Amino acid sequence: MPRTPLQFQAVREERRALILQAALRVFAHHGFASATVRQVAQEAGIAQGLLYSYFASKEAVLRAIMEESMRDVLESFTEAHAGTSSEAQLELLLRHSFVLIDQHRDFWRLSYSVRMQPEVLAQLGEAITGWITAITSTLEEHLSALDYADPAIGARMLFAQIDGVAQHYTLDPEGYPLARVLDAMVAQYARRRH
Amino acid sequence: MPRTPLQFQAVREERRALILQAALRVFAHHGFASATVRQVAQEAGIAQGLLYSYFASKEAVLRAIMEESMRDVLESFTEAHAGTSSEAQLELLLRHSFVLIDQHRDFWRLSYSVRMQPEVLAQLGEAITGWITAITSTLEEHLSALDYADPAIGARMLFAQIDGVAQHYTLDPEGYPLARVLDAMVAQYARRRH
Amino acid sequence: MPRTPLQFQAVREERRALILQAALRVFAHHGFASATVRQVAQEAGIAQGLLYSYFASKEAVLRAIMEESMRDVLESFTEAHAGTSSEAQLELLLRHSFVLIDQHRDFWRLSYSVRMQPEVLAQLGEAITGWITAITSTLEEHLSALDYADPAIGARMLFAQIDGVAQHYTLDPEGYPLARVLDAMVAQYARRRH
Amino acid sequence: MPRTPLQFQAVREERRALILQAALRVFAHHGFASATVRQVAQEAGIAQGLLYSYFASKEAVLRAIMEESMRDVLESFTEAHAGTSSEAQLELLLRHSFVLIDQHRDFWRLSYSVRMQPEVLAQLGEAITGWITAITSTLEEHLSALDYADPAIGARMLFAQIDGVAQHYTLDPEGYPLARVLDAMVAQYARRRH
DNA sequence: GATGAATGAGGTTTCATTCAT
DNA sequence: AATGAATGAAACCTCATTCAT
Repeated sequence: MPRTPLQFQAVREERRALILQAALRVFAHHGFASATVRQVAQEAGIAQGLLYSYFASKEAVLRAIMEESMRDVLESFTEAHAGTSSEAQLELLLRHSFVLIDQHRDFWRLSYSVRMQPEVLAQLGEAITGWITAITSTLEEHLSALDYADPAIGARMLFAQIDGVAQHYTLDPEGYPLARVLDAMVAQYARRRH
Repeated sequence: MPRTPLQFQAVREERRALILQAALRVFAHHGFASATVRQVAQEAGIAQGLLYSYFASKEAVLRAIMEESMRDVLESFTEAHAGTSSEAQLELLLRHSFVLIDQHRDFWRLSYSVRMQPEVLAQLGEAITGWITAITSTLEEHLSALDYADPAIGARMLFAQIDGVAQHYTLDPEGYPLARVLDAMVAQYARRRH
Repeated sequence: MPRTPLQFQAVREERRALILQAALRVFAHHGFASATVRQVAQEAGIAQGLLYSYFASKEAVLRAIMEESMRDVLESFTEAHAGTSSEAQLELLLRHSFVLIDQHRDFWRLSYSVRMQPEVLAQLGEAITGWITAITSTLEEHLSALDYADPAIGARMLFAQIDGVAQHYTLDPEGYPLARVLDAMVAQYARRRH
Repeated sequence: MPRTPLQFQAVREERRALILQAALRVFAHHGFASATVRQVAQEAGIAQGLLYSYFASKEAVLRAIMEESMRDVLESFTEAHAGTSSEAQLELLLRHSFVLIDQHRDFWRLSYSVRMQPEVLAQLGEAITGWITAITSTLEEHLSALDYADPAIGARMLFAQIDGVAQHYTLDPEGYPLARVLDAMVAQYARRRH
């Protein structure tokens, strides 16, 4: 019996997600420019040609990955910490950030290796800028609620530190003393007495 | 009458430096994998083939850039701040770091886009790891001299923050409030009362 | 509806054979090193890139040609003359050899121009040596059965002569008195009275 | 004190010979097409550019090598055996042939790898054909004097055998039983009773 | 939809030859 | 004359994308 249109759509969406996951793995480990469509298709277990029935181009795959990953991370980052801000909340947010980073390690790898390239950014630039702004704003709100003298600058610093730690950790997941660094960050930002 | 070996050597060194500078610009802005040897040669104002009389491959050019830039930065970073450590010294070191970052902006761009890719790292990995360790050690010594409770972790945090700020600044040199962030960092690390 | 794996395989085998034939022609007439992949692709009527979906490199094409041609020739050479050895058999073998040479003229050309180059031999050396040994052995068995005084040396001489004649004939197929030379060889080796 | 024109010429001729020897070695071992002008210059101990003041092109070097080597070999081959022909003479000629082959091993290598390629032959074809004819004629005269039934065909066979043995020997100088094969050839051609 | 063969533009690299000194 | 840097055409090879089935 033939599948219903609904089933079709479900299959398509599932496969689309499969391709994106495969592409994320491949792009993250080889770099977007060096990775080949063949590798992605192979990792996804489909034929090369089929990929083009889901995405217009290799670059379109990258765009989809970045947009969806950024959306996921941002949602997870903001939703989880809506409501009132307290030092306990900020600590939760910090600790949760690194859970996110761990869960989306490939995304971070890819993101770091991609975001410096204007060519790629041309298509993604706005999305990334907006994403950074949104994260910074969230941090700023928290710091603001905690009576920081200059929450805007504080948010920049905090984000820079999160980003830096995430990057150093991504470079060497085994060797990096993440837990202790995280504790120190919590101590500095979320348990300070002003 | 032919040129003397000395003359030849002088020409070669000049050209070599020229190529490296051109390659750094091109790699930094297009990404190593996307950049073409043609672009590098054009930027350097030479024929494509000549590049291969100076470097064995495109990758060898990258290696030379990274090694020499890392050496430059590290020398500049450590030598300038040898001797006794004081809070004033640490402030100098922080401020000087960002002068370095500004002077080697292309190197940072390239470095950020390259260091996540194992393929590239295979050849460079050790050099980069050593470089990071050296920088972290320098910071640690300073913090240690300033009686930090946990200088090792503090150095990680400080370096992460420098790296993060540098990266965000590199992404948007015009819009980033570098001066104020830097002041805040100085206030936090170099003027604190314990 | 897609082709079945079997259909794909059939197409691939056909194409592979087509490429090998084209490459043999081109390599034989221009020499392996001077021949270009473009020429081979053109001769085969395919795009350059496709060749690399069948063979890993230009050199791999050469290896495939040599291995398959040597196998063909050897099979044809030995199988046809299994069983008892008589002078009539040796005559058949000699005459058949030159039929083989005629049928595989391009292979002989290529073989002669290639087998002196250590670079190429590095990959093929063993195969060629084994091939020569196998041919010499076959000849030796025949001579041995015919009560030659020193069949090993006789085989060397006979093979050298076959090889030499084949080569001179290949150099000038029109002008060479092949039939008469062949008759003389038959007279000398296969109809002698001891 | 400046050199006299005569000294100049002597130097030039010496150097020319030096280049040819170097080129012969390089061409013989890498094949003409694969060998590079740089390799030749290096082997000769001169700068690349200087080679072009002695020869118009890489191909001109090959032509000079081939012409001079063929001339050398032919002279040595014919002059040494002028005069009356006897079986002892033919034996001498055969034995001397292989001394020549040993002395000019690189030339034979090169010659075998080059003579199948029409591109190269276009310039050399006539010279080679003439050379082969001259050798064959010499052999023919000897056989004729020894009352061979068909000296023309006999000469072809003998030359083919010499050529074949030379080639197999060149392929594996260590392992080839040259002395015994040579003895057998002498026995067959130069000591036979009709 | 699904396959993987096929295309062809363009990438890296080599190298005979020329040129400036 | 002599050097070796410099050129640029062309080689081999890769790969995003299209196509026939």
